[in-house]
Amino acid sequence: MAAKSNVRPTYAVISKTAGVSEATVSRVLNGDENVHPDRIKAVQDAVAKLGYKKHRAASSLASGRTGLIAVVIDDDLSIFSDPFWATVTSGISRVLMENDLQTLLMVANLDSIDGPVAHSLQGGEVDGAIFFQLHKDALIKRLVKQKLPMVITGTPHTSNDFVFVDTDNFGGAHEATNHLFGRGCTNVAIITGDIETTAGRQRLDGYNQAYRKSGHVPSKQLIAEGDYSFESGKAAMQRLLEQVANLDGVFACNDVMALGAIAAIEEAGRVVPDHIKVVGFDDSLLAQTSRPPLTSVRQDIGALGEAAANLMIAQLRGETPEPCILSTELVIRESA
Amino acid sequence: MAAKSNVRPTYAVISKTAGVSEATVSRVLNGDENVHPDRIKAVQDAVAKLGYKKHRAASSLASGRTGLIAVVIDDDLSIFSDPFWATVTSGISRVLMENDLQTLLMVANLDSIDGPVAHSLQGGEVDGAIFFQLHKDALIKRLVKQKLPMVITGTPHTSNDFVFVDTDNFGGAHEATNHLFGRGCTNVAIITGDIETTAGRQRLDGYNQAYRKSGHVPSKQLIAEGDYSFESGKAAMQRLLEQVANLDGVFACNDVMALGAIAAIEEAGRVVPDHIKVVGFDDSLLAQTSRPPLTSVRQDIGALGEAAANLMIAQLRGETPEPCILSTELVIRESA
DNA sequence: CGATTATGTGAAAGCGGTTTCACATAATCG
DNA sequence: CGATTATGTGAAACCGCTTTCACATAATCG
Repeated sequence: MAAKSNVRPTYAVISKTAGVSEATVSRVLNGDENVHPDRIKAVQDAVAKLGYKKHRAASSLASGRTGLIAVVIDDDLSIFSDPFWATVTSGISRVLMENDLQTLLMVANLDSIDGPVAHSLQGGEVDGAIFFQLHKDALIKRLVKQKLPMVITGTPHTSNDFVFVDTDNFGGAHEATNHLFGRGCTNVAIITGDIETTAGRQRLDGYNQAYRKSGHVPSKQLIAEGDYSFESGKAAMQRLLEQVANLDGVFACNDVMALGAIAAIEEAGRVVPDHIKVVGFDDSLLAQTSRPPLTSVRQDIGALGEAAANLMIAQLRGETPEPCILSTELVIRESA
Repeated sequence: MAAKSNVRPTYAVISKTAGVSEATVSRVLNGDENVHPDRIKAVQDAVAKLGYKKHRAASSLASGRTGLIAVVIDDDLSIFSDPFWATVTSGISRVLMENDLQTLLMVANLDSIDGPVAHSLQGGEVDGAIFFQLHKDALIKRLVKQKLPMVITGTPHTSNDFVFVDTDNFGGAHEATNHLFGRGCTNVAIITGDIETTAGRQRLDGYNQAYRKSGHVPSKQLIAEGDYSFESGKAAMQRLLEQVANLDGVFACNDVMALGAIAAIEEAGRVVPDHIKVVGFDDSLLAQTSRPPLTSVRQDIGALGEAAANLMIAQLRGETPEPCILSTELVIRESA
């Protein structure tokens, strides 16, 4: 009795229970239009009754679709120290799951075009891939040729027609800079991020344009280069303090550098925001817990992930979606 | 000519090229011992020459093994705001990939035992699952019955014989507290984490034992409860400042609360570390960027992930590995 | 109203591996 | 040296689902 209790049912069982052929079961389960309503009902009832769940491997083998989307993260870009990517990934994963897709995580060094990741991606093990601000284009270009659906989070710097999602870096930087002027600052410096990255450049552009709009022209002296690290922010600020006489505002291209800047300012015996106002970018946990709490540009990171997933799903449906730019919001705290 | 250039080769092709049967190809590719060296060589050559890569779905269907390990994260425990999990996941992913396994990420609310995650896990879509400090045991217990290989990161509080990896919370807290005494403190308080969690309790135990070892007995007044948030750390510290006369040391059970405590101390017009010394736990980015830089207990988070993956792989090989406790290291900075 | 076109369905052939089973040959034994 | 056990191999069934193809029936047309 009840011999095969914990054996998962197959089409054979469903079709028998519903009184239809296996082909029809497949049609119903894949949303084929041309099935009589009665049979659809019969199949659905049988599925519900037996608690049927499609066998993914079998389905993949037969259909060629795996139901897997890779999220590819370059080991090198220590994106890991940043809660950012976790949140993005979370957003991606949620949306994919809602669409009955699974998230395959690939953390690897992408330098070599022939690593295991490259093989998986090319070998048809996934239906699509979402990349995290990848600078090494070689692999991506190969995959484009193979017509693997892809989404890139972060604007790719080669102006190819990749599908991508990104924060409005320009707009965010513009608003941050503007805010400093609005607070009465007259000499506003910027501590840039890595200028090699698109995001870094866009933020600088936003700063420049906001500066010009204010009627002034930013002198070269006001632009200090950083690399997103605490140390670089601190060093950049020290340079600025030396070289710029009456500096009263700084826009740092991320929160970590902003904290570095604040450290430098206080070590120089000056006070934030009384003497120098500081704005960061990211609105990370750091911004909330620092003293003084940091005014910072917030990006909706979860939304970024969701947008990436949605662009992927659109491509899977055969559409060719437009890139997606998400707007930012300035969160005003005590530092500016 | 060269019609089938970009079609992936199958066993049919390999076996023809190597001059053996498909069965033998399978044997070689799965490391079966009983194959003549000559044929092994022949197959390997053919594989290399044709750039063969196993078709995962086909392999899964036939063998019943998917090559997929789920990493399950409860949406609720906003572990996401914490870079912690990203690093753990990264470690897991790396080790799994080295062992030809893939990482399936599942971020979901695990409240309902019948969500999509539960179905995937039970439906044989993965070969094993790694959970992140899950408090809801219902699902896990079901999966244990189904003999799905599992690893839990973080000590599960039901003392079942789960396979788990964890940081030495007790030891870390012990060392932190000890350090404060060594620095000359005599009234050392603790700001606890969520006492409901095993980690929270273990850290409290470590504190208590270190206290007793020092020859004193910790009064109830010295124990302030927090919940790992900045606000709770600040509030707890304010309470301590009011109630404990000559407080000179605080061990906060994570860095975020430590920063909250420092904020409270400074608002009260006192100085860290001169008046009160503070030690945190996690050695997160926050510890490095705060002022004063925070002395904190470091856990090797990447190693935690790697350990979890290795325990999973051991189970897949049929072994029943022992739980794994990773030791901590006290990183001494300026706050204590 | 017979001829076409739509519509709905099932049989059967895959998809690309794994594994059982039977069998041939080589090694070991009494 | 014949009988037994080990070792190595290929044929073929099978894993569970998808999809083509042929066919029957119903709807539409001239």
